[in-house]
Amino acid sequence: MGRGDGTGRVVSPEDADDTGTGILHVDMDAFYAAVAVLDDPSLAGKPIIVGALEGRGVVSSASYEARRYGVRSAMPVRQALNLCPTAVVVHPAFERFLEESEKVMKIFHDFTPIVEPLSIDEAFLDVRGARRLWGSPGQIARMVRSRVRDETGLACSVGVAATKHVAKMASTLAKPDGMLIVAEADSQDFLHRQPVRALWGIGPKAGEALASRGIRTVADVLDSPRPVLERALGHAMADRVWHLARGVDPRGVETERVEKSVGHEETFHTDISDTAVLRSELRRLSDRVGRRLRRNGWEASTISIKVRFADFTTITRSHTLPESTSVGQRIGDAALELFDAVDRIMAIRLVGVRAEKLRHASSTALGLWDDDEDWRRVEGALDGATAKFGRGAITRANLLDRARGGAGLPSHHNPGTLEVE
DNA sequence: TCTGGGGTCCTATATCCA
DNA sequence: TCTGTGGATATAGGACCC
Repeated sequence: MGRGDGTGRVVSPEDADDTGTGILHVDMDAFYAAVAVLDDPSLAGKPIIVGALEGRGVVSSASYEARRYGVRSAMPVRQALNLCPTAVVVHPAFERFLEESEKVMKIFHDFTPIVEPLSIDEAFLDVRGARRLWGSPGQIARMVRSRVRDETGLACSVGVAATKHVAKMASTLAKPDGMLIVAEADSQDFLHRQPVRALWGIGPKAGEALASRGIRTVADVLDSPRPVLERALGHAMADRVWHLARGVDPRGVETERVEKSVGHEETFHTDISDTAVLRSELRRLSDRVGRRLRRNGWEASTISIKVRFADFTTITRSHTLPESTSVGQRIGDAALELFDAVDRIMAIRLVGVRAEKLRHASSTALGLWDDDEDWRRVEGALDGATAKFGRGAITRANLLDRARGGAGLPSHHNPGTLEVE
């Protein structure tokens, strides 16, 4: 989500040259705040902060009215309210945001099947093959914008360019509610004027490392010998920046993405030292991770935990299991073992559990049926099938019998894995 | 007023093994 | 057998993105 205040936007004229382009980057404007206005039109024109007010919430999104006061995403809500005391604070409703996101993504798919969602509120579109059907990239960008506005009531900004990187930079400059086309022949000129911080992957640290060497704009990067970039940024980043600064970005628009990890973490309202509370929190997070894995038909072989202390120092610990799992109990066992080995010198403000090295489950490990959805999966999977329970075998009737109180179900204290071939 | 939660990628170091 | 080299893999931490 864009972080600027939307002043000084650059927008292409109606007849802008779009020669050589074909990649669109579409970015919704102040997305969460805009959805909040859809749901409550009386908020229109007001400074809005989307974020949790209680506890230690931060700003997920702010309307442009709020940004004028200096409110930015990732800022603590309390700090944001100090800057803008009249702002309306709206609690984030991610299900709602997802609904609107799906509508928008659907519109993109009407123009081209080559859509790469980058996050809930932005996507790349490759429209090079859509010319005959819909017109030039610039014309398509205009159509996308008006359809999004007409069908959802939301504003978006679009960058049109020959590469993903330039398209993304262009949409950032076009915000809010604008469109910027950078013809292929103008790409170099366009890039040279940008600050290095505008390059993908250059954040505060890398930006500072470059600035301390006098490298402030993309043009400065072009003048810098590669070893200088390497010393400032490390090998991989230097290589990327060197290419991006020259407009070299051969990445295609990827429609499929393979997830590499799933995790959950939670920051407490107040720091916690109580071991029992922390351990049960890790159990809870592990169960959620297991449920997500099962829902997607995955299992994971590496479990890692994150612990953030009161002073914000953060450590991670990880362990690779002999075989992969999606069972909350197993994940929790690993997480607690890691946690127990941590040297706890002060109270803890956050704990997290993550599952890595994902693969498709060879058999459906249904594990702990800790909610209705799991139960439906158990029953569905068992229809006509025989499942392994622990080391033995179990039939549907047998299982249902246990469920009715017969032999008793595995519980958190009596874990079992149910696998369906 | 301190600093969310979901991720990805990169780097450094240790360790094992051929 | 000793020593060195060079992957591959595991682990920890950190920057970055939205």
